[in-house]
Amino acid sequence: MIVLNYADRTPIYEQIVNKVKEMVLLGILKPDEQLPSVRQMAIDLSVNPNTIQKAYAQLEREKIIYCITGRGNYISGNDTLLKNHQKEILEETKKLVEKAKLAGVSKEALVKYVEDEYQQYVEDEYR
Amino acid sequence: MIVLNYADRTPIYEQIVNKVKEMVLLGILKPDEQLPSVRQMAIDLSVNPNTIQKAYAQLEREKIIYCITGRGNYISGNDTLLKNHQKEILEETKKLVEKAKLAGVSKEALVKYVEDEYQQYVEDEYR
Amino acid sequence: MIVLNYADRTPIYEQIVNKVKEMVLLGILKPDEQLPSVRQMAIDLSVNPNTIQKAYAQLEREKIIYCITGRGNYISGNDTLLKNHQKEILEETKKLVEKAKLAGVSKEALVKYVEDEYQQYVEDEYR
Amino acid sequence: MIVLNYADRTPIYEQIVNKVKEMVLLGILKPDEQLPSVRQMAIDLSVNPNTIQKAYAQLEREKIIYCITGRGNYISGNDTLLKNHQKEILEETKKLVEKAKLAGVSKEALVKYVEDEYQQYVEDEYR
DNA sequence: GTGGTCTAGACCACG
DNA sequence: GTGGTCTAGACCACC
Repeated sequence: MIVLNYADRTPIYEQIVNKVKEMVLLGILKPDEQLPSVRQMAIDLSVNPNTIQKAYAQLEREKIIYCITGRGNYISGNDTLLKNHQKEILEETKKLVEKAKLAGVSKEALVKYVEDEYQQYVEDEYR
Repeated sequence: MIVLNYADRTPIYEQIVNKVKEMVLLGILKPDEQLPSVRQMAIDLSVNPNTIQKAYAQLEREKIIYCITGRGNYISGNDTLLKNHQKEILEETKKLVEKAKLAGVSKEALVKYVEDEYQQYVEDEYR
Repeated sequence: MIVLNYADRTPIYEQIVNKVKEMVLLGILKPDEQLPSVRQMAIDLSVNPNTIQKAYAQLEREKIIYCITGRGNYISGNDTLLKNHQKEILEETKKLVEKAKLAGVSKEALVKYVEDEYQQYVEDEYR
Repeated sequence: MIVLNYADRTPIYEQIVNKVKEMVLLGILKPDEQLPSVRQMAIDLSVNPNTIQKAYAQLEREKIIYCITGRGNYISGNDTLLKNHQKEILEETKKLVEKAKLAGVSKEALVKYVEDEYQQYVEDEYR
């Protein structure tokens, strides 16, 4: 289900966190659905259980999952994730625009980039 | 001239690299202009000379400066920096759009974000 | 495995870089094979860990190895090294010919030099 | 007469040495011809007199020039330079072939490279 | 345990 | 004076 990229510099536990977030956003993981246990996932990904533990801990801190001791970890039903994600996007847009101006990219050019990329992703969906 | 942010987790030497790149892009540093010596900059920023050395080494690798041993470090005249920067922007736009779609942000909304931010920076210039 | 030449004025870290490249080209080091850790190699070669770090950093920059923090350094699978090496040879051939002409060495003489040396290396293989 | 390349890493004094050697090989500087004085050349090249002194010292060590104290520096008449140059070429050919074999370049390919480059230089002469 | 960054202090070649 | 390399020893994040 989750594929790790060892060549990538981002920490393993963060890759897991990101992947779970993505699956929640895409609706692959639904509220109150149970996640694999720490040990099971550690085996599945051939990774140290500590690493999974760290990933789950962070997901819990961000209220994306909730944990019932002795039972397991479950997807949280709230939509905080969506709002956080949108805030993040706003910030990143800010940084991107800052860079673009520095590089002499005009507003029109940048907007065109965005539109082109957007289009492409829409097409990808139907292919 | 350069202000370091110790709270930021990006390495000191990278902060320096980025700042120099920015100053080159903005035309503050011009081709064949001499940079402060490794030692001098180390004193200015209250940082170890090796750290400056590492920053300058990376800048040289990226052809943004050239160095004459026993003489000093100088800004390189080529415009590769600009081209690289523009490529980088394209890539980041791609990632941003990917995230936006995931978060259910419509194309129109994202384009509006970009335009708004862009406008703001233009206004900043004249204030 | 690696023997350093302290009499040689080429920096230690560069000697290491060259040796690793050579071993990759010769197929002694294979893709995804793990290199000794920074610390271990530092002990093996009786050299400071920072020196090894510098060598590994350069190898990573040249995409000859990739590194996973907290895990280790691994040989990269791409064949960019081979292509770069061939380009380098073309450039050096150019310089050599320039020198030869300057010294009044005829084309035939130079070609003979090359053929003789080549032959010798082939013989070396079978001895 | 001599153009220095400050961006190049090779020491200034060595660039001067090489240029003088080249001019001797090309017959631009002839036996017993007087070279500019240390001071004059230092002014011409906008360089520290020590640097010129070092270059001349090395040229004298290699018997390419001889110096009469209080009179000046003169081109040496012997042809040792030519022989040294040819020896050097032999050595470099050896190294080049070594590299070529490592990179899997066949004898035929390398010889072709050499012949092609040689041809080009001959054509350059007549253009 | 791993790699990554930084400091402190030293030596060298070059100008 | 300049940059370039190296050593020694420290701290951090990650696994």
